[in-house]
Amino acid sequence: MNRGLKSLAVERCYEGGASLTPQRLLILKTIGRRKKPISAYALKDILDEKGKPLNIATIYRVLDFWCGLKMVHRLAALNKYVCCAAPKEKHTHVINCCQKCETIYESCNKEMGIDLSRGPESLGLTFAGNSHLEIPVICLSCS
Amino acid sequence: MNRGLKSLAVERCYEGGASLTPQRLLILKTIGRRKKPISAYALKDILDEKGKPLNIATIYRVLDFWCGLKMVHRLAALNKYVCCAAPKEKHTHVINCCQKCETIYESCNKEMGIDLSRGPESLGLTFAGNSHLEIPVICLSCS
DNA sequence: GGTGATATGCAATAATATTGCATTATACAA
DNA sequence: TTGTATAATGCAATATTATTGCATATCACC
Repeated sequence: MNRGLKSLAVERCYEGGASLTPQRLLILKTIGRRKKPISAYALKDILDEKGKPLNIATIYRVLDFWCGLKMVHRLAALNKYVCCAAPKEKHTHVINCCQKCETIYESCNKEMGIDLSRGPESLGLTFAGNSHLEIPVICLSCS
Repeated sequence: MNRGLKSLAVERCYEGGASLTPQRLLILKTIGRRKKPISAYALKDILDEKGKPLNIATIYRVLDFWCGLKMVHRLAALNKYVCCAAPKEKHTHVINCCQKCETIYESCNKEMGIDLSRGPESLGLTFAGNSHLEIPVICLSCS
């Protein structure tokens, strides 16, 4: 799992002409292990405890870096970050987030029955293609 | 327009057993006049300039109050607030927000071709009914 | 008008995020 | 290798967004 994550990370960095630094890999792996999103400062605490402290500015920059490469999603509703569950897919990533327990169920727009080409078009709008969609839900165990 | 906003505000407050205080009305009217979302602190600045200063804690509490009554939407992606364009409608409110100019084009899920009952269900999830949906778009004049 | 419940002001502080600049690491050519 | 340009990171300060506890003021209702 993490092996795959790393090789994909290598690939993405190569494509983007960027370096896969130790800090970037550390953060990606740390987030990748979790099912629930994590805040930048909580991530900092975890790394501190691990004895691998990173500066908060670095953490924000690295998170931003991975978001740019579509390896991580920033969840606006929570100000938290989660690893992309299907980083190879080019569909619109739909992040279903349980409002109670914050567990993330990532899906794709088609599977969710959401067509983002037509709807916005009817209003003279275009879906911002490089974005994901966040949908507030209640999951089975919380309902 | 603002007359309608006020009478609806009266109605909503009555239904909720809450008071329509001067501060609440002031904030609702101030936001209602704008097409673009505004941050809590920007709202504070405007009220200060108007000679009607409110405390920032009050502003957050009032914004929260109106969000609870579905008169205002909080846009998570921007940390800003906008008046609901169709506060009487019980559909899922879809907030199309231009990524460049931040103009809001509010719509409803059906008009957007989005069915939020089926998609989440297929994953064992339920759409959190009291929420709105934020969709990142590029508007006509920005594209 | 008096009274209990609710809203607001105030001050402090928490939580989230960004910036400029010095230092360090990295890629890559010589 | 070593040197060098580029990019990443650390550090410190600060900006931005949001919340809390408690005192005071306002409101709804009797």
